[in-house]
Amino acid sequence: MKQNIDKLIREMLKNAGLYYTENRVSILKVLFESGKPLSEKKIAAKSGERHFDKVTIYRTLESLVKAGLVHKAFINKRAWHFELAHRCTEKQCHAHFTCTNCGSTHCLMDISLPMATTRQKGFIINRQQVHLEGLCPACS
Amino acid sequence: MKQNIDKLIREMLKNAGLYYTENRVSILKVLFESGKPLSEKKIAAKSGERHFDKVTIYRTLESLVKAGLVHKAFINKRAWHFELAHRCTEKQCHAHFTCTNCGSTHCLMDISLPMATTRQKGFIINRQQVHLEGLCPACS
DNA sequence: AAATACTTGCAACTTAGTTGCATTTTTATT
DNA sequence: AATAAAAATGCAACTAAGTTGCAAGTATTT
Repeated sequence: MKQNIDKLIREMLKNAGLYYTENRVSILKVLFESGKPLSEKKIAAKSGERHFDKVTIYRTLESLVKAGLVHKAFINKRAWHFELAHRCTEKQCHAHFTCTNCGSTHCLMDISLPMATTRQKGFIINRQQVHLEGLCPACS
Repeated sequence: MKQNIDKLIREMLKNAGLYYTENRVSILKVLFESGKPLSEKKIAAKSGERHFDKVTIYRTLESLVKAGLVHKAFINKRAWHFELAHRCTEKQCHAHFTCTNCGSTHCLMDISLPMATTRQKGFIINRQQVHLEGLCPACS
């Protein structure tokens, strides 16, 4: 299993035309394992032994976002949060849920809303993101 | 017209149980006139002669949000953006659109998506926000 | 193995937002 | 209208998040 992930990551980076570096591998692994959006701080904390500078992490995330492997998640937090792009479709990310009581965030994979359309002239909609607020299982 | 807004604002504050202060009036006016989400900086810039400290602006915005008169808008910008709550329904804010080319944001009032539902046990959804990306009229 | 292209870390910096406290303003009370 | 109580304001100092420039290191291509 661990080997599979290594192989998969190597493939992902190759296809994206990105160098195979320790930091990129580390970040992708962390994001794979987490399964939900993480901030730079949380990524750093989960990166194990090896310490990476925050500048490096931000720059690496930027390159991964640019390559389409990672998304900047759309959640109401002060710090940016990132997640793997593999559970989103071309035009729609999966929905995110934030608990107004405890502040936890969750990915809700079973929600699918139709794509929005507007009658206002000139707007071309390429991507739709949905955010939900309420009470999580632990708080409801 | 100007007098009407003053009166309206006085009423809004009274109903919300908030003191009628220069800064609150100023911020509400700016938000009324703008019609789209603004950051603290932009609010300060549009406040005319009178200079208000950023701390005051943040605290005032906080009180207005708490009272339900203003919403923290859900858009992908580094700084928080605020807008009047009067064009949102109880469960759904109007949709926001960000142009991936020029970065401008717009409120799209004619979009209405059904409320999301999840089969995952324990999640109570109280509020839904939609964000769209693409090209604005000026860039498309 | 060398050249090139890209990545990394450090220091210093900017921007966004917060906290504590002393002063001033608004509203309620007399 | 005067006063007391409650709340708003401004300032200084601070924290958190993210960025820039540059020198040194590592990955890939030849």
